[in-house]
Amino acid sequence: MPSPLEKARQDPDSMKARILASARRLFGEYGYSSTTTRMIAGDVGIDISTLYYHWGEKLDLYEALITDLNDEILLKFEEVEQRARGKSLSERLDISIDILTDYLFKHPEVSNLILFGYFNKAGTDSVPDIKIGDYTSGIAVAMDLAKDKAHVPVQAKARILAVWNCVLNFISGENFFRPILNVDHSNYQKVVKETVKFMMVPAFTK
Amino acid sequence: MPSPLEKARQDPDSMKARILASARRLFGEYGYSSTTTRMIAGDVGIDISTLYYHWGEKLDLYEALITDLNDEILLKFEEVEQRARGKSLSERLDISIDILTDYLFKHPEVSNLILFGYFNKAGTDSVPDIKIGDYTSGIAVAMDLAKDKAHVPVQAKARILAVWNCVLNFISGENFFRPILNVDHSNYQKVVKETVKFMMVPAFTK
DNA sequence: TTTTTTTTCCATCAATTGATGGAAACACTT
DNA sequence: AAGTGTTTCCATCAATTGATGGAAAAAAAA
Repeated sequence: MPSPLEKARQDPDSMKARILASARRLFGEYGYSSTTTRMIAGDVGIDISTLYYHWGEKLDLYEALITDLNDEILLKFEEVEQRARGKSLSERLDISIDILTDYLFKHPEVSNLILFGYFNKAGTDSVPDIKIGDYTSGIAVAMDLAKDKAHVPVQAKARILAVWNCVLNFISGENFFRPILNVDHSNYQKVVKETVKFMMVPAFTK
Repeated sequence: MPSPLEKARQDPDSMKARILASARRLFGEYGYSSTTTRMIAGDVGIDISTLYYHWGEKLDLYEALITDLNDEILLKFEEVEQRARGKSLSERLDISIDILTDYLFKHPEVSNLILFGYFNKAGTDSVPDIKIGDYTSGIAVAMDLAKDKAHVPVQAKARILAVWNCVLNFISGENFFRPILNVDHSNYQKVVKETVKFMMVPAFTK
């Protein structure tokens, strides 16, 4: 039998799925504590108790959302690995940056949710972490910085994290940075990609 | 006559200053909406109404805090400019990274407060922004990427922002990244510095 | 149609939040 | 000591929050 989360994913028109989608957008926009269950219910167009009927308490909904997001990101990273496999290093870098920045620009709430997670005290929460560690090692192998996931040098991991964080901040902070750079949205995307590629090449080709 | 903020800064033992210090730490740790005025008052060891007597509403306190922080960061950037002036490029890079990362590691709430600011909807808030744009141009001139602050190429600004953001995230997300890199705090600082320097050199020497 | 199950909403609760009025305590001047 | 102004705290308020019980409505089964 399918889990509640799987059920919600299977039928995107189901109430559970609609609530999850709104929750994801709003939690991503305002953070956990600034997003009220009433805001989410209002966004879906339902009463607050309907939300509680489907998802139980607020934290459960948030956990489901993070789990969902984790799987989605993992899938994206697998796509990167697959499409980069066999290509030259410079092509691998290009492909991975293109896929990831396009994905994050298309779903800006993802960057926010990940960044919000950084502030959580470790262990204090029962909320599942975004599994950045796994992704990082995967990318390291895909970029040929390590032979297998278990033996990635700390420097390689740190450089991947640096680039990854850089992308996240550029996307979450677009409203902040775009006036500084004085470009429109489409040019902003271009500048971000250029900048990231520019910094990534020497980091992974030496 | 000194402004309230100046007064608080002049005498760090004054009640206003003590409240400001606690507020800075707590807002930096939990964000604006998750930090209650009762938490701050409790941290100082006073009644909540004493806090209101000195600072008025919560948002005023937060604004004062950000203004204070802005001045402090500006001072740090001026220190960087001053101590980097006349040195060779590689020395300038070393000095600026050392000063900034040491400062941020010593005051981890600063990174958090800046990052929290990224999420604010532009214009929605009356809270004064952290003036990253000014700092960025200043650094660009100090690094000799531009002749004057008014004519900094967009690529140069973007690269400075990238490095700056990278540092912020490494510091705010230490609890998150340190287990991934599997190092202790002191080695973490070392790795962060190394990584940032490693990525900065090619970004500013080409 | 009738019965049963599932879903939705209204009303409400207790706890927490930002905020204030007013009394008490304190400090300072005369 | 008496008077004056400042600072602190207690008690309380209205609004918001997460959460629930139970009635009504809708859907499914009989």
